[in-house]
Amino acid sequence: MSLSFGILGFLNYKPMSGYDIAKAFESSLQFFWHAQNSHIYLELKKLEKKGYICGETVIQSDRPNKKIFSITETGKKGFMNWLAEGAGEEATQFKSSFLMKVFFGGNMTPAQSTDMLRKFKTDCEAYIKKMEDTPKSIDKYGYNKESYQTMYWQFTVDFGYSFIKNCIEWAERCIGKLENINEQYPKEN
Amino acid sequence: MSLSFGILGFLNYKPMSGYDIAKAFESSLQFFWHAQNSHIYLELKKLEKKGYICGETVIQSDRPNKKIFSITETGKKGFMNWLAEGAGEEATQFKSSFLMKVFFGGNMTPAQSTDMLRKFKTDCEAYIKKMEDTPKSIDKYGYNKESYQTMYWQFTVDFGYSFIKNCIEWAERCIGKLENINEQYPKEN
DNA sequence: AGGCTCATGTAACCGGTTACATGATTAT
DNA sequence: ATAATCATGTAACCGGTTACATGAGCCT
Repeated sequence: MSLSFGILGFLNYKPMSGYDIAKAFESSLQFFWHAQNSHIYLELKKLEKKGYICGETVIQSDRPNKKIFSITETGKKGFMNWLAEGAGEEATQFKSSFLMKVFFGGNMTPAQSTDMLRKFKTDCEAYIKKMEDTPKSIDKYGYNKESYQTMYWQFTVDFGYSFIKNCIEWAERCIGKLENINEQYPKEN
Repeated sequence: MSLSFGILGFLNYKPMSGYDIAKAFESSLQFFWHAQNSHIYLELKKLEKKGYICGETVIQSDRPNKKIFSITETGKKGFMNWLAEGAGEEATQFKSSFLMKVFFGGNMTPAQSTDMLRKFKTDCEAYIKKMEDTPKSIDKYGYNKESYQTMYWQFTVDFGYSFIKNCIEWAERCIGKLENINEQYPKEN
């Protein structure tokens, strides 16, 4: 469902091929909506069937042929309606199997759970680095760069940063508490 | 996948019926893993088939009969292995269709996107209230309350709080920036 | 020769959601 | 009466993942 709106959103900027869309996802939406390229092609077919987009094959001599998709008026309406729906309840929902593991952490040894949290922290730090490398490639796509469009992209980047920083601080607090306990009851470890 | 480990985790504390498990989810894991009761019953069947749990029907005179499930040794092993895997890459992944809407916010009027962010903020505040009411019911279940088990529950609660607070602060920042722009270009609104 | 980028798909599977279906007992 | 709690399921669907499959052209 959401993937199709992501595709529509990109095609609303300009016509693109499935390959282009996959690239666009990778350098932006990826951080909060991962898209498999196989899934993108499937969704493009569905959207075409629905009349939301239409595709046109472009013959290329130097590269493999490609199919360029454009958004239709119906597609635009569908996309705008989705936007107009605004924030749903799912927005506050944070689904995480990792937190489920933390929840059941009492079944691990303190050493095990501390390791898990440390690994999580390291992963978060790696994630920040990955994010830092990405804005440059967003610029590369630069649809309507002049407009206030980019401000919204910045909002999502800002969210990502503060989310990850928050994760790191949380992990540090947890590790700290676990270390305290190990000092108090060294034999339990 | 994760649901089944959530079920195993609860049954690892003590034998329970499907109904009990559903209640347990509602008052704890719910905040980062929502479980439909229909899904729980399906998963219980699968786990039984797999030999991870075994069920026994209990005939009740005052209430409808129920089926109490216990975790087997195989089930315990499976659960412990899952825990031992530690934090995966998915832990840092934050999937959100709401952020996708924000990303495409440039297609809305500033008034529309401001409303969306304000709604999000209100939803977050409501979520905090919901969380504040829940710890009491976690106590009600109180498996191994004496042990350091509860510390891990507290970790997840802590995560939830700081996550939502972070969301609220982010939304305020965004709203502030949008209001600035409206002041600069009042006719665009 | 080997690896990268460009380019597009199919098939099987699976976790999870939605809707539907039933029915007893207890408390107000 | 009627609402709430206790109690368990089935069937259809669907969004998304994983694995598989192919192949041209470019750069080193």
